[in-house]
Amino acid sequence: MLDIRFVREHTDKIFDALGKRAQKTDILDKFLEIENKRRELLKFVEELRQQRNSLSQDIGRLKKQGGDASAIMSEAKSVSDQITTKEETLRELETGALQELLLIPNIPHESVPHGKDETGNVEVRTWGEKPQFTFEPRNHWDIGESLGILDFERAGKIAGARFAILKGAGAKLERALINFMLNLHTKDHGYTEIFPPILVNRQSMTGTGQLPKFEEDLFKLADERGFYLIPTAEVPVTNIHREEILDEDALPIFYTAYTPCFRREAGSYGKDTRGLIRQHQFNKVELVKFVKPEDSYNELEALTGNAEEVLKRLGLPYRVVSLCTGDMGFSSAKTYDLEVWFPAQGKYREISSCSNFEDFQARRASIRFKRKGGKGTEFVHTLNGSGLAVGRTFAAILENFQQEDGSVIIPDALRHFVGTDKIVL
RNA sequence: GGAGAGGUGGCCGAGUCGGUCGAAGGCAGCCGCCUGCUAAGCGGUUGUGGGGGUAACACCUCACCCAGGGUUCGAAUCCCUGCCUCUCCGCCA
Repeated sequence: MLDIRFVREHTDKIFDALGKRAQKTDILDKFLEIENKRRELLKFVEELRQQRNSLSQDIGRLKKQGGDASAIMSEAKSVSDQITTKEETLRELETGALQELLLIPNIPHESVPHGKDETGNVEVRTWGEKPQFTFEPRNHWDIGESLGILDFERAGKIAGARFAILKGAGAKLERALINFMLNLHTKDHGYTEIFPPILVNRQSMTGTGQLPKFEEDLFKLADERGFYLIPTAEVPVTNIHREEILDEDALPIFYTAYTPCFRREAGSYGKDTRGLIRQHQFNKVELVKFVKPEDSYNELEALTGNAEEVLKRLGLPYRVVSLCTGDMGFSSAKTYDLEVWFPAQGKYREISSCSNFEDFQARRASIRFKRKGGKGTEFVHTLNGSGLAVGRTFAAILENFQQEDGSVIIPDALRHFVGTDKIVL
């Protein structure tokens, strides 16, 4: 969420940002209309309240002196009735204005390339050598199924499409990846490990920006408490400090968390229907930072580097892409995607998305800090990135390190965790 | 699942039969003074958000004592609902 005052006073900038994001600008007009009415009425209601307060005080004073207050009391009653009526309208305007405000996306940082869709994204750098094969490289699902470590068919029986069973060395490889990533981030990159709730409430989803706009992407439990399954650890981990005022000394805060993630994938019918790329349930190790505003862009570079380090240590070729204004997520001010090489598809696919939200999430979630000696509070800047999506890393390993005999070489960094250097038929 | 207790400002903690309560007191913090230094001491000060206002302060005002409703001229104080915490019993991993 943007600052309500900022939106009001810098309409041109919001208008501009919406344009860059290739979005309609009518929400802005709608917001302004409601917001102006809201302020007008608010002023009026506050004046009435002031009147009521002073009358009530008079009544109190008079009664203490044993006087007759009935005349003032009836006057106060009529003021009070007026307030009740107006307050109802005011409440409607308030929720209306907030609703619109929550639908306005973040303003892209000036360094973000302009573009209307993914074709406008800019490759920042590449790393690693794409493997050369003397044979036709196979898809990871073929490799996995023939090795007996992936079973999509039975997963379909148990749950449905877009689920997988990992078995034997496959399950072990998945677990190895999680351990490897968490160890790297906690030991070498200074993150504190978190294991958060995987069901969260509506407020948390709103805090990080999944709601109200992206309800259809989420799994919601039928339970009357209205729990949602998290689509990413970003949600519970960022919300750890929701409605808190942090000490300046406490910043920066770095958290890493492994969690399963759950996504409806509504509207992606026909996309990546096979394999591990797009599942309803997948594992991810997430990186989350809470930092001071002046540090957030440096921290974004560092965080992206932390995610890249995973790929480097695994020896997986990748590239870093700066998402353009039209392709960036709703809450983000700047995003780098890490894309890993998939030989069978002959292209790079997203494996991590690292974003600086500036104060967009912090304002929604009310995560603030106080500077030493300074007056008032400021919103922190929040960042997060996958470090990495485990399922996609799994798939990339199968594809990049496949051998002609159908076996798969395990990267050095994982051998200690998997207990073998090769998965064989 | 059954029975009780409770949720007040950064923390601790008081709030009488509802009436200048945004809230006593203490701690912590900040600013002075004092002290050879430190400690102690003395005086003052310190919540958050919204609206108005200002070049910027100042200032004015409204709201907030877990959340949401209700009663009332007026609620931290009374009533209802929800959430959370704690204790005891039962049950289960």
